[in-house]
Amino acid sequence: MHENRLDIPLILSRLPLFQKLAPEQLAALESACRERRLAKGELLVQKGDAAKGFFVVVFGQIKLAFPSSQGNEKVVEILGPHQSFGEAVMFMDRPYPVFAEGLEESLLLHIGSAPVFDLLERDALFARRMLAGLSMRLHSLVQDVETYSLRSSAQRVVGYLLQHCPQTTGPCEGSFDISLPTSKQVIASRLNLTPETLSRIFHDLSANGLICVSGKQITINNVRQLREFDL
Amino acid sequence: MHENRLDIPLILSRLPLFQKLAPEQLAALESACRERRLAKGELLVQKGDAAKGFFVVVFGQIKLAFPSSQGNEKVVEILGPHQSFGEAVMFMDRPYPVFAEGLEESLLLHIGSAPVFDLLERDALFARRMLAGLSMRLHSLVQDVETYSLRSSAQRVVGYLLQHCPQTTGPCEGSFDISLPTSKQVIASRLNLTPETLSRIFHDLSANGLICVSGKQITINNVRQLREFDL
DNA sequence: CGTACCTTTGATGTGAATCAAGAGTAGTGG
DNA sequence: CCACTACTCTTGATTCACATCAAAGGTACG
Repeated sequence: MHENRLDIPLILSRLPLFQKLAPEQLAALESACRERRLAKGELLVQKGDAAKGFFVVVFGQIKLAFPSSQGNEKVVEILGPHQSFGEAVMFMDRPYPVFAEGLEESLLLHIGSAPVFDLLERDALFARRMLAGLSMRLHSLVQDVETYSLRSSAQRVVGYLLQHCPQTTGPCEGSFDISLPTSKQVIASRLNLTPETLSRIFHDLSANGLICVSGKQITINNVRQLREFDL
Repeated sequence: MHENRLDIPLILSRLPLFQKLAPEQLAALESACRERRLAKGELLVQKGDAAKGFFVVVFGQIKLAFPSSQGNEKVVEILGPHQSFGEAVMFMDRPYPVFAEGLEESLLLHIGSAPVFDLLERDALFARRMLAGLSMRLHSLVQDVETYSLRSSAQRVVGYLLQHCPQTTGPCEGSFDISLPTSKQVIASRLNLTPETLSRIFHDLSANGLICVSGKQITINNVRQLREFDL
């Protein structure tokens, strides 16, 4: 379903981080890349592993999560194509604080730290992009902390749905279709909920006519109404 | 109680971020610095403000927090001398996601973004330090998310106390004295607790002989025992 | 020394987790 | 194509950790 031979420079050049790099810079990166195929359920990194580079998702889906004593786990992030992770651990002498596991058959690129440091040395624009990337990551984590701390479970679900609307800017009041990127239990964990609670919230929202749920397909009947939803 | 005239280059050179800079680089930064005094309870930045630089705490104490509809707020971070904030917003075109307020009479330096970008352009080591700094910030936020999601209130308090032990490495079993950096209600909010709950947890830990509380002074009687505390 | 705010303590309430069955739904192999 | 297993998802009953409400000390400070 995917070409066997990868055009790595092309993939790299499509990433925001690596845009506008000279061909020879891309070539240097390419030589430090390793392809990594990952089966569904396969572990990519353990919590505690050392990082000697970072990962880019080419296709598939990866979850980052904390393990927990009682077998349950807390999903921190669900990553799709063109997203990357592990940059921060690469810049510190710290082990991975989370583990990474394939949610489906996936392909990743691992980019060794040496050429990244080399690029940083030579290319100030690249450094700026890297800083911007980490800053965005920081920002969304801060948002998560806000969400977990001051919003109810239903508000978190609503927020999640609205975030996954194609466009929620402006006074758009129409209806939108969303396809959940993965199983409801994983999404529940991402939202710090049990699957049971998520199911009940979907049920309530449906009962109020705000959404329609059919498997992974969710229709938001009225975006504005949903946005004004505050228990 | 503090000297009126500040030796800004000295202050800057003591920050991890700015170590090993050449005198002329420090001078460039100095010219972009503005001193900012802040009274207790005074607002430094509103949530939503734009950032045109970042802040360094020289002395005093600052809290970063989210406002909330019902007057209550969620404290994200308590900053003391030599700590900085606002770097991430500076690298993005985003407003502050939190507000900043003085917890006591404080002095800060505001460092304009222009010379920082300039330094990034010229000094790869500086860029590395900046990246390392943001990475550390990211890491501790991830830790916070872990703490909020999978640890009970008592475990969060215990974790906080242990983090504030002088040294918790090795098999040290001795007792330690901690002085809480600010009021219990602010610490409660930082730990995502109500003041009532924090008070009760301190009470319980005292009743079990694990700690002694006297105002802001807390004695940990047995570090190992406290660390093994899991409700 | 009084006002304003922290902190403690107790009684009560509640949001979401947990426990416990079912009801889809999906892959597997005969 | 159908049974068989294994999940994932839903639904209901119950529990529990923590918040909320209320009121009484403490403590700091003008």
